Amino acid sequence: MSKDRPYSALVYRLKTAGLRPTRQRLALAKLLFEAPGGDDRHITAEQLHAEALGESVRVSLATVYNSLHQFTEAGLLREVVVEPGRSYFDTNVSDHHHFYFEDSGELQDIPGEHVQMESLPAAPAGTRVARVDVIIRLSGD
Amino acid sequence: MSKDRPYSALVYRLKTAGLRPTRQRLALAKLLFEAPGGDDRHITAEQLHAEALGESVRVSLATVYNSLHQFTEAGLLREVVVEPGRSYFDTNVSDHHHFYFEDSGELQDIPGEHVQMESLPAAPAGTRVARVDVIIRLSGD
DNA sequence: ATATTTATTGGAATTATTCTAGTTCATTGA
DNA sequence: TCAATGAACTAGAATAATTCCAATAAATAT
Repeated sequence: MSKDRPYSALVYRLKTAGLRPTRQRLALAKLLFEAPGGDDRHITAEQLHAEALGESVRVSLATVYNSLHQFTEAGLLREVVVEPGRSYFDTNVSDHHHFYFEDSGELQDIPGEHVQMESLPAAPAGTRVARVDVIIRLSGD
Repeated sequence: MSKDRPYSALVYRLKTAGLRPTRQRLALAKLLFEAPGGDDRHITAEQLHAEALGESVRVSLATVYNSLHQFTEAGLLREVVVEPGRSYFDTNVSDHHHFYFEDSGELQDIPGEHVQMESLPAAPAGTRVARVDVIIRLSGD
């Protein structure tokens, strides 16, 4: 984590997650987690791919999809499905919910404390709660 | 609504919603709302299309999509997006939430009283809450 | 009854995503 | 250090869900 090895924190993060720190995964992780606002980004696979190309990081779209899913499995990202055919990846994996602006397609975090569930129903036998998604959909006045 | 005009309730329902009661829309509405469990069905466009064909109702897939969206706009259906590329239409439009079984892809209603939100955050200025989706995602034990 | 508007249709187009098979890379242990 | 090995990357093809399109048909209004 010293200054002269700028990637070592990310390397550690990936290794801990059981993922080889390849050039592509490191570059994508850097874009995801170390961009301004990296603890609260909402990005699609296409957007991340475009961003990578813009920074001259050569990575294929297939790898972007693979990496996003691997990061999600590893708990580094959270997937939020807002529309058929539109799925965001959120760098904030803490317990929180979302505003979705239907007009612009933008997704925004709502801090966890602001929405509380009362009496969550028990998961049916043989199942466990993988996650709870709350999306508050907003449209123009 | 008399017995000898079996479609008149549906005709009325469509007209009230501002939709012409065409042959296709009536047939689809019948499949959706008058099937056993018609007040609590979760169905995809492809499934409804297959069901229609199975009952020898000739209707194109494009019309099924159009009708589902029109019904949704009119408040007769509610759309629930569970995965990128998988969207259900729910015949229960009352205030309630869902269990989603990730393994089987099945969607199930949770009666409204069983989940209560405490302190919903206010909608940002210039917007209104179009709807609130709560999906409790379940996976195998 | 006819004109006008709206809906339906099959098929092509689009969009997001996943798959495939060949190539390149990261790791390991000699 | 260097080859061997398994994992990851790639471009492009394949798939899946959905939307678009222009021609035809049906429903309503005159």
